[in-house]
Amino acid sequence: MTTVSRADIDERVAQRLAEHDIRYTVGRKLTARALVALAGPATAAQLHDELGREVPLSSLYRTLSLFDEAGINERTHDADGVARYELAEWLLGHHHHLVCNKCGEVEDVELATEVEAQLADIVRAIADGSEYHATGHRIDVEGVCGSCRD
Amino acid sequence: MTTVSRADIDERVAQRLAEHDIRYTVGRKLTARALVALAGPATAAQLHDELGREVPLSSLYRTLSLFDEAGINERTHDADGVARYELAEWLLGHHHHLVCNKCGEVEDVELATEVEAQLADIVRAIADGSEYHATGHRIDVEGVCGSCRD
DNA sequence: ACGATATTGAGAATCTTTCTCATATATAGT
DNA sequence: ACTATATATGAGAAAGATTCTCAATATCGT
Repeated sequence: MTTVSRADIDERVAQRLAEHDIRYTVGRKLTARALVALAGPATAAQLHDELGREVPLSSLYRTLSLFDEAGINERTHDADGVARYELAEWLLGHHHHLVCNKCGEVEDVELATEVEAQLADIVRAIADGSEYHATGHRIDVEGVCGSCRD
Repeated sequence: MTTVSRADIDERVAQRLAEHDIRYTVGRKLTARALVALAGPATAAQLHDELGREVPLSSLYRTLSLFDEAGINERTHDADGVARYELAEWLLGHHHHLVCNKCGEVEDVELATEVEAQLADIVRAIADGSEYHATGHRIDVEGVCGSCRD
């Protein structure tokens, strides 16, 4: 299990930004912290709320795409097509997602290494039969989350 | 390998719509054909073009969400958050996607049954360790497609 | 053919995300 | 610390995709 300490991440994000000659300003620090706090792919609106709506949406979006370019976060889209932002795997560890079909929330899961190895084999098998040069994979398990089953 | 004949699909779509008391009108037939023709998750714009821009976008979108509700197609979103529509698996057969990270195009792949079985085990393993009641899974292999490697 | 019901098309409205630009802030050199 | 320069911010405008509205049309059963 990867340990995610806020201080740790702060430091690693700071370093990565420095490598890209990008300043780690107050607003960017707050945004990084919100990403840690929300644990799991979060929408811009959720991050905005988490930040007490103090960081304007335009700045938030700018920071998020900056983080994207620097490889600090990864952007996906939920079933409604709304963007969700999550810290990249080199910060959080490789993982997959459990997606609730009712409320749309997404939870992270890590797999045992031997399961992950099987998976890698399968992905290789998929790519081998095609023209594609595979660089990664993404597995979402869809279902209904605990809260939505009540 | 599932055979996808246009006539076949037309007939099955007609039946499914009838069950839902929804008429299979000209515009809807054209839309279903465009979905068959484009083979792979297509954007509304691509479908619109495929139809020679004769079917207005508002009607197209309406038909697509109607098909969604009737379980005729499935909506996903590409890396840019743009919706992509594809015929459902009971029409096309169970399959997965190869996604090109450069041009964004998506290609369908079917897996050998024993690979698919392994996969099912893994998905079960993922869900078992959680509060989720799993209902499906989704695997995308990300890479660079043939055309984009040139 | 008639009346009731469902569907269509055109444009307006909505929502998320990106862009613009004037203002403010940080940095490096002196 | 001061200035010059580059970088970052905030507010609102703009863009793009999708959904909504409503009057006009087409379809179905009788």
